Amino acid sequence: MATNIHDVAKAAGVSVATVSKVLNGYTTVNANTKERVLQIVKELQFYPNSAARSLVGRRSMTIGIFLTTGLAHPFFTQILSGMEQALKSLGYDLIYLAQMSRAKEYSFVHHCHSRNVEGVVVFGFQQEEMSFDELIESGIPTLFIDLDIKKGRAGYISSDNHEAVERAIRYLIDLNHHRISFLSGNKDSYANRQRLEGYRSGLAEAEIPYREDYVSEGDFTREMGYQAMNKLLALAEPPTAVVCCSDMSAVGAMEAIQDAGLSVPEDISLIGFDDIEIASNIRPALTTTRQDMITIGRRSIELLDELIKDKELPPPEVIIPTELIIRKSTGPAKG
Amino acid sequence: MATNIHDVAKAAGVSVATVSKVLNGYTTVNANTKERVLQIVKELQFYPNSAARSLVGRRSMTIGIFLTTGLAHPFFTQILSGMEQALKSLGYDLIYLAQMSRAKEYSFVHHCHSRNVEGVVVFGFQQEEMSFDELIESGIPTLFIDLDIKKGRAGYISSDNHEAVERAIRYLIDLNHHRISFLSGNKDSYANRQRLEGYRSGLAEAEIPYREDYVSEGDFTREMGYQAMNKLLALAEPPTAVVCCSDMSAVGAMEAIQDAGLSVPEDISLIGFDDIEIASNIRPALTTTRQDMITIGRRSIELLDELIKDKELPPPEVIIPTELIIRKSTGPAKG
DNA sequence: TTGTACGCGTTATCAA
DNA sequence: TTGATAACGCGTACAA
Repeated sequence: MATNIHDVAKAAGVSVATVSKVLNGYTTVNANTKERVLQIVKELQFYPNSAARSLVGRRSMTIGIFLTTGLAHPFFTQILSGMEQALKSLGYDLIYLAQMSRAKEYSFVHHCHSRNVEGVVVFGFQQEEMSFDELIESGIPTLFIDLDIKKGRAGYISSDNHEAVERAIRYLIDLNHHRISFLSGNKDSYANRQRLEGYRSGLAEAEIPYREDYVSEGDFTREMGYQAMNKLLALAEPPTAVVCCSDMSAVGAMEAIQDAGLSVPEDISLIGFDDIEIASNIRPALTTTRQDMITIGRRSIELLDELIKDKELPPPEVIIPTELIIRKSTGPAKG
Repeated sequence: MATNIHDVAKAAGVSVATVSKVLNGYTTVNANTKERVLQIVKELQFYPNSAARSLVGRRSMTIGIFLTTGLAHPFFTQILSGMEQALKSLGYDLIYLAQMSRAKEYSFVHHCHSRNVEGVVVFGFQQEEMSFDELIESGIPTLFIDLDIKKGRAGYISSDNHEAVERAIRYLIDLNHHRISFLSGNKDSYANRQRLEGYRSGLAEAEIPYREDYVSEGDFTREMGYQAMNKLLALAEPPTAVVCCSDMSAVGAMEAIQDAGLSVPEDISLIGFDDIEIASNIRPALTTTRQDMITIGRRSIELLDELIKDKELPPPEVIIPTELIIRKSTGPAKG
């Protein structure tokens, strides 16, 4: 059906071995024959069968993608779009392995082997609940996004969450805020731990003592933001500024503030995280931290490629800078 | 490295042929041997190599995905999430073929053949600018989303855009509106053509004459909505209700209305399309049409699967119902 | 009911 | 510089 290497060999009047050599860039082939073969390849529109290729142990040019939380990642499309750029230029195709839920004994690692996947990118936001031991021990080159796993042939890439929150704190302190709260996301997540540390070191830098009651647990949702903010408002000495772990929780917090008859930023300054669409649409528009997910996506593939090509490469550990987008939800502290 | 069929055969004390038969559900194998083989397969965690499988002409269980507009489709994740369900239960993996932009002679069809892709799903919103002739003529089972191509082994699935707008018009007429405008999206797109027809037939049903100046050209953006609305407001007899082709353009229209010192829905009723997040967050919350993209995604794979399995199957043509979500941007006509 | 042996399309080895 | 041929892992006639 589709033309194969034999068709090309016949048409060019050479052996299949020669065609293969031309296609794989061997230098041990005459310039004229090479040109003739290339000509025929173009004429016949010959594309080598990748199944046969990977069967003989050559590269499959396939990268797998593993989503820990289905498609629910807020930046899924951005990450993918960044990945796309690198996939193109490096020549990989991306395969999404549908996990067989029925089979109790399903193994993602075996699925990868069965598909001759050369490397895997992993992301999602519930990573802490999963075990990646099998994947890491399998030795398949793996790149985690937003999860600090660095072991064997597995490395990671992430935004600079620490610096992001530290910078937000610094900005608020410049606005004369001293009572600054941190509205935390899922406790165990790597990103959140880093952000919490950024909060602490931001305060420490200005010699503001850390107050337990100014840090609220939670998740990344709007409802959580609403409730957490209400608790903060009930304190004897409520904060004058709040740094939230997501834009959605900041939106919830804003609603709580407004429902309490207060206003943003006059009474309380609010900073979000993510810069999703709603951040610029809400009134007042939300000051927030923007992550460069396009770059994270692109670099994740590039790093994975390096990991695949160099078996001895120590696993990468890459932190991407973020940006503070200043809008209308932050202002000078009262008084 | 990974265990292969020979390892299993040896361990089970049978030939590779027997193992293969067991794995492929042949009935011509003794119940006991079958059980023994299955046991070993589980113990050894044997997963057949898919490259070898597809090489011998058996199924590759791979479906390709083609995005006409990169990842920019507003419902990309929803469609994908619907697709995921069907992929799982049918056992397919999904491959995203990185299109080699550099190669002038790049052919998506050949890329598919080279990867032994069994079928392709196509979606995006700039379809009108592309040519799918090669894909359709290749005979690869293809399923288009939101594009009415039905030819050879290519069919399509789409929301019921016609009925959606007709229903919106009917709803506005029930609210006593007579001057109803349609804020059109990209003229050539299939979805938009259907919506325009729905607009016409909705008016015709109520015997309201079609007015050229009530239909504005445009795209799906917020800016366009703003400008188009301004033109409508400048008419001698402006509409009392506007049906928009997207929520974003409705948001733009709302801004134009408010900037003109008028209010929604008191002066003008507004209906969007899509029900994206902003629709429920904006004030007043937007009445809009919700598309069931999860179902569209799931069905697209199911239909493709049928197309793959039955070479004689006439190409499917499936329309999925939509839902009108009534919020606060619509109200009775003035006076 | 089971096993032998060939072929799928490609790459790599080795001889010419 | 080129070509014949043995792998790669699997499915399937066909023979036993």
